Amino acid sequence: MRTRFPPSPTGALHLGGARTALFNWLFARHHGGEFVFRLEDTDRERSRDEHVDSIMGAMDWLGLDWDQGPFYQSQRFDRYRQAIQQMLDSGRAYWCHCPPERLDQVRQEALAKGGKPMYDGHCRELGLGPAPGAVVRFRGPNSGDTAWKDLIKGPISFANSELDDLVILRSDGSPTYHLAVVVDDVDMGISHVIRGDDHVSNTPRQILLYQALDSPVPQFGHVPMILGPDKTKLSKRHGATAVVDYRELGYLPEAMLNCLARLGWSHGDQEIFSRQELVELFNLEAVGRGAAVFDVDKLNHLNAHWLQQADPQRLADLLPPFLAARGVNAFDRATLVKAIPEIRPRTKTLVELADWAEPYLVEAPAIDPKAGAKFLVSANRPVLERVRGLVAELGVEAPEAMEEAFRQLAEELGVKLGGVAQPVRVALVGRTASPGIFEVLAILGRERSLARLDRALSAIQG
RNA sequence: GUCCCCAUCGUCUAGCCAGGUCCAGGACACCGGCCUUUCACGCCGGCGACACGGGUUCGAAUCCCGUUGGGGACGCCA
Repeated sequence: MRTRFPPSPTGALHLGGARTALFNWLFARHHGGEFVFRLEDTDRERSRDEHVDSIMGAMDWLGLDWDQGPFYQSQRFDRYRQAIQQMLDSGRAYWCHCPPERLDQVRQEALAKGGKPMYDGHCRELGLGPAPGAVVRFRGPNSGDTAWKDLIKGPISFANSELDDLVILRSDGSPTYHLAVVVDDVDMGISHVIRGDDHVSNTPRQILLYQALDSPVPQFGHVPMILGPDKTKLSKRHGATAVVDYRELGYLPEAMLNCLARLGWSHGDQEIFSRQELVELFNLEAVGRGAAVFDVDKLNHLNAHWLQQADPQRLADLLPPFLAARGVNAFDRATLVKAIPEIRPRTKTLVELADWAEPYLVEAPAIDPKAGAKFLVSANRPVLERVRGLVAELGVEAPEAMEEAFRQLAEELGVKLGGVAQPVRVALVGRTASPGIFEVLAILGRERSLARLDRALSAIQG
């Protein structure tokens, strides 16, 4: 049992492609089979090396490792030509000399007559040979049906009369997609072809090609498309559509995987799946047949969940680029690791985590103007002075004692606990929102806490 | 235009294949409350769907037909 993922390197790995890759990977891993990675770069015009790197980078980020490959179709042209020759010899293919203009005309006429714009088989029985500008076409049956039992959609059938004779060798001597995929899937022993919905109508023609090559036909499973919020095919105008975009937006690969898996596949009411659970539970039968709209809110929720599960050390490893984007380049890693468990319940992405971490990592955090104007005022001098004294006296290692002292202070000053905590909070981190005030003190430590309290005090004076 | 596919809350979906236990369950989002030193987290509650029309049946979200809507394909792109 062997699956494959064959993107064409003409752009970054999209969410749809990533999900297709994931399903193939999961299916192979679940059944203990193999997963093949191949690059369909027969279109030399649009294929680029940078896209190959980008796609492989995205696969790596998601942890979708392959057992064989990467294979490049551009390196297998000889094999394709051999297959085409085989079909020419057996009469399953023929040379066609029709110029593009005639093809256009034929299609126009067919369309006008209310039919499909198909090739009319003009050269089919002419017994032509190679010539400049000539192509090779597959000689398809013009009666009967081609059907298969789709692993996801069930029985599907096409009338062969709906299929025209497709080009398998271009006039420039390169093979076309249809021919290359089939030859590759045969040579690489692919048993299950799991791909996007948009390939359904390609399937009957490819099945015919397998038969013409006297090769076993694999099983097919067509997964529905991923749509944008407006229910049209997901594309750039919907915003971030590339997997790497989400890495930069601060999402964790395990969240992306979880999200992609649940987009079209389900296991009862379960929403949270680890990579391992996915491998154990994945099955094609539970993949839905309808298209699905991608919802960032759901990704946010999943990411928030996995962010809480992640090892703080690992998060600290992932954070530098996000901190650098905020201008924080040098900082004490130990402080960051200490802060992460406290700040992360308040965040959903690494971008937000970096935002919440910043006040603990810089020498003097910026004071939010509104917060400063409200809490760093002369009326709060006594509170800050008293708290400074408490921190100096008690340190930050005894939160119980500190809390008791805070409560006594609040009672003495006739305010609620918040009346004490808020000014201190703004003095310490420059914002009105933070983890519990005693946790903040613990993260900063005695000396830095005192320094910030002093700084706030002198700011009030000035 | 022709062919193919699809259709449950705003979104992802369970249920459908083996009709009744579904005046349809879960999750996200949204709204309200609780918790609370702030902000979150968490907990509780609320809002909210079987596209429409026929048929089969004692009984249909589940089976059949049609309609409508959506998507895809129709290339010397993949």
